[in-house]
Amino acid sequence: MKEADAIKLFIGQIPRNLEEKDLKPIFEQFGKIYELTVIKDKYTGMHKGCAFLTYCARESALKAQNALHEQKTLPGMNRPIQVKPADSEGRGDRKLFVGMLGKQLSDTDVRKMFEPFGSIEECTVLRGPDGASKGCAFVKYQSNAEAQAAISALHGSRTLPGASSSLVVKFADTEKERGIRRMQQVASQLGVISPMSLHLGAYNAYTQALVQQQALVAQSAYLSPVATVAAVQMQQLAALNPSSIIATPIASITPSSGTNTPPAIATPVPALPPIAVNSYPQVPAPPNGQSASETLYTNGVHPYQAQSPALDPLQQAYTGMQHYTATYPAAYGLVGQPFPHQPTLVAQQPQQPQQLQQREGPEGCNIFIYHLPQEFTDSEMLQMFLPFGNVISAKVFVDRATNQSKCFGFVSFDNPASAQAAIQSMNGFQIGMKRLKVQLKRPKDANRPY
DNA sequence: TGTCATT
Repeated sequence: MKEADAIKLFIGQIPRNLEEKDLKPIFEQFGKIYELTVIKDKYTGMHKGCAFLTYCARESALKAQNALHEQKTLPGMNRPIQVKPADSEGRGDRKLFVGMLGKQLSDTDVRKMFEPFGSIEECTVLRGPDGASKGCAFVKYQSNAEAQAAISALHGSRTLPGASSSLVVKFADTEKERGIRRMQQVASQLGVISPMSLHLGAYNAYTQALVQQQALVAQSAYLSPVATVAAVQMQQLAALNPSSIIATPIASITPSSGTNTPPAIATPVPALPPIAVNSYPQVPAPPNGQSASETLYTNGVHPYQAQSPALDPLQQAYTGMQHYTATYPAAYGLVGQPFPHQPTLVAQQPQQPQQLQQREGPEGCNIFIYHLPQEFTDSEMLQMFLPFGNVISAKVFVDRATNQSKCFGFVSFDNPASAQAAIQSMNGFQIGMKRLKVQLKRPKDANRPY
């Protein structure tokens, strides 16, 4: 029998002509052997020059390790024998991931912080290619107990200068977890830039811009001038967000709907489908030569400029309209439900854009958006900028204390032309009493004017 | 004017 806390040892640098019976005498001098197995190739049965060894007593293993590891070289070998706990033993997790470090902390700073809890074998701040700290580190203790002590004492215990939330101290990902993490990252990237869903979404937005403006022309006859302006602005906004036709938080921008109001169907939108269908042949020519309805029609926004110029906008309109008329009846069925499912193509995209990494795109691909409506979330901003290209990320900044939007954010595209198209179209876009400010994001090292 | 980051 072996002890409960026995240690399985890995034995390396064994001559390949030595079998279990030959090795046994070498190790038996430190105690009774429970199991000794030469490691062989699963398929060929070939001796791999190493073995696993378990003593009945934990103490025997420690003695053997002390006496032999790196101490003695077996005949025919040019490196000393290895005697150490097998990887499978692990001694429990003892490597920690440390997050929310201030980016100015060095290895030494981190080591000082973790030293009180045990003997540190390794301490490394993670750095990018440019040497800048990523604000996190790995700390490896000699034992699991020490690592555990550090977690208990330090995790969440304080917020370091420059960190956005309290210190994170946890066991580092295992190899397997790292793999999963990588897969998730890849998957989320693919989800966003999937050309099919994106471009369909863009056509849809454009189409709805046309369709809804037509509806408004008809409706404004019944509305007061003030109401008309508000409605136009709402519709322009809605036009950029296909899913908002039914109901999304965007709808809450309308002054008549409180934050808890079941969204949207109370807007003029329900009148749209018949008008949209009937008015299709009357869709005005795109304002290449600025039509009289320019203001109403686009708010200076020409989403289709971001589309392939080779495609006739009317064709695009038609393509999208089929989709539009097909999905709208489904929307009717959802009236009155507080959180209707959104039966648009866009809604079939991954529904959690907040999971996307907030990656900056290349230089010139990142735009800064200011004066966003307070209600705007990442998702709405994403929708708003989808028509201009492949959006890598869309991030509205939120005050961590209050959870309130700071009314600005970033959108990153995968190419500079999309960013320029977005700026051209969306800078000055009016929402309520405010106009969006849309510019290229300032580079980090830009000289601040103030 | 990019806030959670996994050698």
